[in-house]
Amino acid sequence: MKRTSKEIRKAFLDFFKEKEHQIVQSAPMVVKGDPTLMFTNAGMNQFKDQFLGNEPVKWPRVADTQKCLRVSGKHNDLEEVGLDTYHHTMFEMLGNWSFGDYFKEEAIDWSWEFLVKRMGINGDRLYATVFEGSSDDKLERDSEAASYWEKHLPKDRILNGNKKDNFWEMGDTGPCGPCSEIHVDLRSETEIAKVPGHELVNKDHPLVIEIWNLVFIQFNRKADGSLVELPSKHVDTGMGFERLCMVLQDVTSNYDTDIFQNIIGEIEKLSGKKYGEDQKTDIAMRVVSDHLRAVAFAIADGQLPSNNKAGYVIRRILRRAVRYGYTFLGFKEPFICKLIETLKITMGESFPELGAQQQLIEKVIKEEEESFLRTLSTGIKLLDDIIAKSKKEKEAQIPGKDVFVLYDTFGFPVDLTGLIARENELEIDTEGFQKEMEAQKSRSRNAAQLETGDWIEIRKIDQTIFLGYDTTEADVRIARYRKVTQKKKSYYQLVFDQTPFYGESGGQVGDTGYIESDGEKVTIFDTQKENNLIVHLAKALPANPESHFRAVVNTEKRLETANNHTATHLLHAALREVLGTHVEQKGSLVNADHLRFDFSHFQKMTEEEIEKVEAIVNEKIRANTPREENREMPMEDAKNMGAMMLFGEKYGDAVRVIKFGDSVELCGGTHVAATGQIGLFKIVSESAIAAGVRRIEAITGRRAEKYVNDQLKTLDSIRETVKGSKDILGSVMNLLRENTELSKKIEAFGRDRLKILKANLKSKVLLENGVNIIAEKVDVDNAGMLKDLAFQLKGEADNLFLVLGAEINGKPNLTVMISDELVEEKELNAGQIVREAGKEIKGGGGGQPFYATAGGKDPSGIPAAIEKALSFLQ
RNA sequence: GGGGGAUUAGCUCAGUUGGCUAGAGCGCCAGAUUUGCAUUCUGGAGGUCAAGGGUUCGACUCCCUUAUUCUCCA
Repeated sequence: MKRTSKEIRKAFLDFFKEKEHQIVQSAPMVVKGDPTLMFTNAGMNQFKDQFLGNEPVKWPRVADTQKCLRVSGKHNDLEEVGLDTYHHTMFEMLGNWSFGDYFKEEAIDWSWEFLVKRMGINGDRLYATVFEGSSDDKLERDSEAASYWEKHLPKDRILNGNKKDNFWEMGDTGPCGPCSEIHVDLRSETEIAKVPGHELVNKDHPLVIEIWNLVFIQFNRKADGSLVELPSKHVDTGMGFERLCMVLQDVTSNYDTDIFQNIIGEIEKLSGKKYGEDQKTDIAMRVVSDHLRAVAFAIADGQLPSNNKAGYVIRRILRRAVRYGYTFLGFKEPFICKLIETLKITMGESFPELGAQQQLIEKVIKEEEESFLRTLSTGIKLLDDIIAKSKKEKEAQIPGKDVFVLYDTFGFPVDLTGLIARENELEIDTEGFQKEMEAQKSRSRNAAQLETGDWIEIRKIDQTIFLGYDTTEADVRIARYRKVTQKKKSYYQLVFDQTPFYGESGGQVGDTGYIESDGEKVTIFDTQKENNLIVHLAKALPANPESHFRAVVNTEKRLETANNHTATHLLHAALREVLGTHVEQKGSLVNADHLRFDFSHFQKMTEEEIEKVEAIVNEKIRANTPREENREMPMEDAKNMGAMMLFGEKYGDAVRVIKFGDSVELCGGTHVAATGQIGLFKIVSESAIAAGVRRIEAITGRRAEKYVNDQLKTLDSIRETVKGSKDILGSVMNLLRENTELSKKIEAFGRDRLKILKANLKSKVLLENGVNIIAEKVDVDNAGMLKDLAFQLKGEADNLFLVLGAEINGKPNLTVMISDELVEEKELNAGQIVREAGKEIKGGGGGQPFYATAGGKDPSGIPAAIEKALSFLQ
C-alpha cells in the first residue's frame, strides 16, 4: 500500500517531533519586509534573521514544510518548468534545523534513519556528496561529514562535489558553509547494470536525483570575499516534498504523484486530451498543473497579479500556463480558474487558505486569463501585419527587432511568434532577438546596480529595542552601520541599540527625523525594516559614530500617520459591518497624507454604503474610544479575542494586539491613544484595482478638515457667483441651460453672418478666362470662420480661385482655395502661392494644392499679398 | 528601479513626411420594411483627439511635463 502525500508529509513532521524538534507553520510564500527577496525560495528564509543574529533563537531545533516559489536560479528557469518531470515553480520544502545545537553527525544520522529505516527506501540506491574543498577559500575537503556517512554507506557511494554543488551561500555575503546532498537512483536494475549510478549523480538525469540537501552553516562571508568562522554553527536542511513523494510512491515523475494527478485528470476532462499520449500536450498539462499551484497560493497569500515586482512574477507564471493551454490544449477561453476547485480538494486540508479564499482566487485568475487572451489577440493582429510585410518583401525571416518589439512592448510570447511564423513559411531571427534582449538586460542591470558595503560593527547587540510605542525621542548609540551606493548616489544605513523610529512595515511608512550629537544634526530621511532589523537611512555619517546621540522623530508626521493607521482599523471593522465578513484586507498604505485600503469585495460599493461606512467610522471617532494595547499576547488568546488575522502574514507566538472598541487587530503599527484624536474621517475615493478587490482612499484630521473646507469654499464662491441664490443647484442648472441656448443662437448668428459674408463675396466674383475669381479682405473673428467660408464657397462655385485676407487679433492671415479642376488643369498649387504671397505680410505658410493658409506679422501687407496671389493666375 | 508602448465616439480600433474643415465596425436613437421579432435599408445623435505647456501660418500627428494603463528587464 503506497503512502499518500498527506501521509508522507505527516511522517516527516512526526519523525522530527520525536527528535525534539519544534514543528512550525509554513511562512507565507510571498515575502514582506525583505528587499532582497520577493518570494520564499527555501525553507530557511523564515529563519534568516536567526542565522544572521538579528533575532534571538527561539527554539534550537525546528522542522516544518515550507511553501516555496522559484522562478529563476541555476536549475530553475521559469521557461524550463514542465519540460522535464521534476522541476517546479511552487513546491514544498521539508526541512529540519539546528540553531547552534546539533551539527553534522546528527543531521546525517537522522536523514539516513528517516529515509531508510522509517520510509523504507532501499539504502543501496542512495548516494551522498560532500564538499571537496576549495583552494580559493583555503578550505579542505569536508572529511568530517564523509566520516559520518561512512557509518551508513560504502566509500564508493560517498562522492566529492565542487563548490557550485556542495558549498551553500545565502548571497554574496552572509552565513554559508559546506553541504552534503543525498541522491537517489531510481533506474531499473538493467539500467544500473549498464551505467553505475555514481556516474550520473549531479548530471541532470531525471531518475538519478538529489532529494535532500544538508547544509552545515559554519562561516560568514564578508564583502571582501573572505570567510570567518561562526561562533555557533547551524544545520539547515531541505528536502523536496514532491520528489520524496515520487520516490515513495514508486513513480518516475513528480507529476505522477497524487499531488498532481488529480489536477491533470481535471485538465484531461476539460481539454478532452489524454495525459501520456503526446509529448507536447504532456508538457502543457505539467506546466498548467504546476503554475496553477504557484498562482493560487500566491493569491491566497495576498499577492495579486500586477505589472511590477512580485505581482508581475505571478502574472508571468499565469500567462505561461495560459499560453501552453492555448497552444497545445486548445483552450481559447479562461480555464485555469476552473481548476481551483480540484486544487482545493487536493491540498486544501493542509493549506486551509485555499478554501477560505477560493472565490477570490477564481475571480482574479479568470480576469487575468481574459486580459491575457486579449493581449494575445492584439499581438496576433500585429504579427499578421509583420508577416504580410515580410512576405511582400520576400524575406525568409522576421527580423529579430520586430520579434523583440512584439515581446517587449506588447507581451507577445516569442515561441508563439515562431509558431505562427512557421505556419506562414517564415523563420524568426532568433539571434537578432537575443541581441535586443541582452541590450535590455544590461540597461536594467546598470540602472539597478547596488553596492552594499560590509556592516561596520561598533557595539554588539542582540536586537534593537524599539521604543517608538512609548516615546518619540531617546538617547541612542549606533550599533553598526554601512554604506550603500546606487547610481553614484550613496547613503548610510544605521542600526541603533535602541530607537524611537518606526521602520516601514504593515503598510505604515517609516519615521523621519534626526539624530543629534555635539551640536551635529544628521537627518534620518527614512526608516526601513529588513525582516526584524530596523534600519535608519541617513544621507551622511555622523562625524563620530561612536558617540551618544539624541534621536528625535518628526512627531507631526508621526501623529498624522497614527491618525490614518487607527482610522484604517476602524474602516476595516466598519466595512465588515456594512458589507459582510467576506471583507479581508488585501493591502494597506498608511502615511501622513492619507490612507489607502484594499479589500476583497465583489462589487462596486454604492453611495449609501460608502456614506454608511464613513458615518460608522466617524461615530467611533466621536466615541473617543481609548486604545487597548497588548504587546505580548499569546497567539491563542488573541485568536480567542476574535482578532482579525490576515492570510499571507507571518505572526509569531506572542503578538501585539490593538483594540479600539470592537475593532481588534494584530498589528505592529503606531496608533492614537484614543480615537477622538483622529478628528474627522473622509473617504475620497472608491475604486476597483483587480477582480474582486476594491480600494478605498481616505483622509483624516487636519487634511480631512481642509478638504471639507475647500469644498465649502468652492460652494461659497459658486453661491456668490450666482448672486447668493438660495437654490444654488437650480441657478447653476439654469445657467447651463441658458448657456446652451445662447451657444446655439450664437452659432446660428455666426452662420447668418457667414451667409451674408458669403453672399457679399459671391456678388464680387470676377469671371476671367473661365475662372471665378474672388479676392477680398474680409472681416472675421477667427481663423475657423475663414476656413469655413473657404470650404463653403468651394462647394458652391465651380472653377473657383479664392484669395481671402483678414486681420485676426492684429495678425494678418491669408487663405487660398482653388477648385480641384483648376488645380488639375492649370497646375496651380495653393501651398506654393500662399508661401510666395506670405512674404508680403512678413510670414510664411503652406498647405495642400487646393487649400492653404499663411500667417504673418505685417497686416498692412494684406492688399499686396492678395495682388501677389492673383498674379499666379496669369 | 530602468527601457519600450498605449490613451481618438458608449465599445473595439483606423488616421502615411504636420495640412483630406476627425473616420470605420459594433452599439444607440428615429424612420421604412414586417402581424410581431430577427434581418435589411435610410437617416441621425454622439468627440475638451487623456490633461497642461511649447514649436508652427496650421498639431490627433513634433517636443516637454503630468496622469492613467499595458509590457519587458532587474
